[in-house]
Amino acid sequence: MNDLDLTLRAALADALAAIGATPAPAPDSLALQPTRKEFAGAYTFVTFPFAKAAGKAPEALGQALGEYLRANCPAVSGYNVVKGFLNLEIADGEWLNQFAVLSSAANDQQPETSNQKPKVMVEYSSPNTNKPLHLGHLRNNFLGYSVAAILAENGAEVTKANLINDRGIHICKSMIAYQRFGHGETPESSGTKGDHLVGHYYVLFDKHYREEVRQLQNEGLTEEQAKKQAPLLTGAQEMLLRWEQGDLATVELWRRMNGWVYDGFEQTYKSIGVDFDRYYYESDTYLLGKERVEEGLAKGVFFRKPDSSVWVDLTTEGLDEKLLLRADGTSVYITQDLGTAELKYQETQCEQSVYVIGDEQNYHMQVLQAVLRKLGKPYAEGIHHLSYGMVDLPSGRMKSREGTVVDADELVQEMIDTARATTQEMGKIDGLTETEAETLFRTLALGALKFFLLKVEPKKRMLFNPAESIDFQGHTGPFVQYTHARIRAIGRKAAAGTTATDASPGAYDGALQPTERELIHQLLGYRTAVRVAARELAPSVIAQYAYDLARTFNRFYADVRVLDEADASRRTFLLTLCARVAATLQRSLGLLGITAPERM
RNA sequence: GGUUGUGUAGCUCAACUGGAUAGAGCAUCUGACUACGAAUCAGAAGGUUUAAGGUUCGACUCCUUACACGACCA
Repeated sequence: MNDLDLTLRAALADALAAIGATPAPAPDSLALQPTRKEFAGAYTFVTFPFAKAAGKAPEALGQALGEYLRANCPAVSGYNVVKGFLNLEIADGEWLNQFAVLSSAANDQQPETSNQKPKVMVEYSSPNTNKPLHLGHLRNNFLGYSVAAILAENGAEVTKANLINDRGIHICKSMIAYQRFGHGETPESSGTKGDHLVGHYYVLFDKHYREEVRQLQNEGLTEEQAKKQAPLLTGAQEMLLRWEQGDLATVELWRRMNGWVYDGFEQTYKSIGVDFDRYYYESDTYLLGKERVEEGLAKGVFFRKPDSSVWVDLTTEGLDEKLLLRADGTSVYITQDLGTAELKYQETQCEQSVYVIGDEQNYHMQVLQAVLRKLGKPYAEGIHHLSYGMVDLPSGRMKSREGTVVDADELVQEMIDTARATTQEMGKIDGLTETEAETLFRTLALGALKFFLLKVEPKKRMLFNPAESIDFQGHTGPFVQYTHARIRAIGRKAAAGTTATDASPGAYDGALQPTERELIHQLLGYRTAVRVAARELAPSVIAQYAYDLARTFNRFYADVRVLDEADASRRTFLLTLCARVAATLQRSLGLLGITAPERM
């Protein structure tokens, strides 16, 4: 929503009232849409819904409204009516006014919201400590980082959180495999990144475990028996028990291996440009969950079965009965999540809490919210599950068993190599130092990768085609980055030239080219795009916005020669327009976690 | 079996939440660098929006019922 929208809607409301529509609609209830490009005009008002109230046929109503607006609303310079569609043309002077407002410093900063910033927590990444990050995690990380940035841009105070799943049987599997086969090697001694090293032992566990199972089956056990009795597995289970009892040696090994993993994760996070304000560890929070269960029992919203396990009945919510605590008193997943939710709220008072988690957890998240409601938690309503679909490969789903998992570190490195090759082939790194060039390759690689993963609506399952993801042309991150770099080049040339004849900004009052109107129109839409993206938790909205803006600019670029412009005031206007587009592209890309290079 | 998500050009995705002749990119073909940067631009071709009904001035969008694929819950 911007001033021009408001002006037009207010004028339309007046017009409808003047015509005698009953009841007279409020300006808020009137919707404007962009005019299709085959018709003249910028904004279209659909008259069908108001025909009855106005007592006119849609087309006649359009005519009457158009006539009224042209007479009474200076912003409207002309109109045309096609069936029930009223297309409004905006005066060039009005576009220039709007652009002047947009360019003023006041508009540059935060949105309309005031001193009372809503507090939002965005939890994302949330890895297990038994394996390195892969392609699926990248979608999660990029979504989380981007949504956090978008919410902040929309006026929220955002805390980025990472909940690390650092306990449980899976860690013990890596640990026992390391004890058996590790010979005391470390990331340093092996030259392996910590998360990869630990992941390696998780794979080793699985390999030897299956070997043991087969052995036992050969000795006459059934498959089921063998799977339960294999020494590696029972060893891991015993280890988990020792861990829970606080056995020193076990805890020490656990600390040590998790430390390696965290170092590895930090490297990856740094490499892909994501970060966090807070870390939560399930080893810290799982006990807190049990307190919530006690609370629920005391309030009478949970119940205990004869075997002393604790349940909640969610059948009135359309869900099932759900186990909250096992008969032996140990916690299940949801128990920990109850504890974590409480802790988050206590620490930050966040009224909104976004969980970036894959769509296989949809049911789980519904249950979590329903249970928190039962407990009467004030933050229950503020829980939003940003649910995203899996990333598939052309060969199908990623399967660790089949070795088709795309490792995050490797993928990023491949993208960088491709960026290097492509850029060098095009001969584009002339003036750059070695380190500048390397920075650029990373910028482009991540730009391509992030844009590729973020341009798709989150809830949709998506296909990762390696060949397309490293494409730098068309509907891609580098396309937008290139457009930005191109504009900056104009700025540099203009600055290098003489400034003596330059007019003051805002002096131009002549006619505009169609692409110039379009650019201003799109620039005016930035806030709306951010608001929609924030509401829908959808970075894809921003990706689409940035791409559209870049595309319009490139059309403008092809038919308006900025630096050849003789008229000083028009030249200044065009330069300001270019600068504004560049700034908006940069800002939009920033919301996606993408850097806009000065040259490429 | 129950709940739920998805289904749009050969492929990957859009469609401002019910609006006009469903739009982009890739791939295919045709043009534009002695030019502010060709990682660009202009154009051609490509569609029964899975299917069948319904709601209304108007449906990719909403409602039924199928079908396909996925996820979760016994």
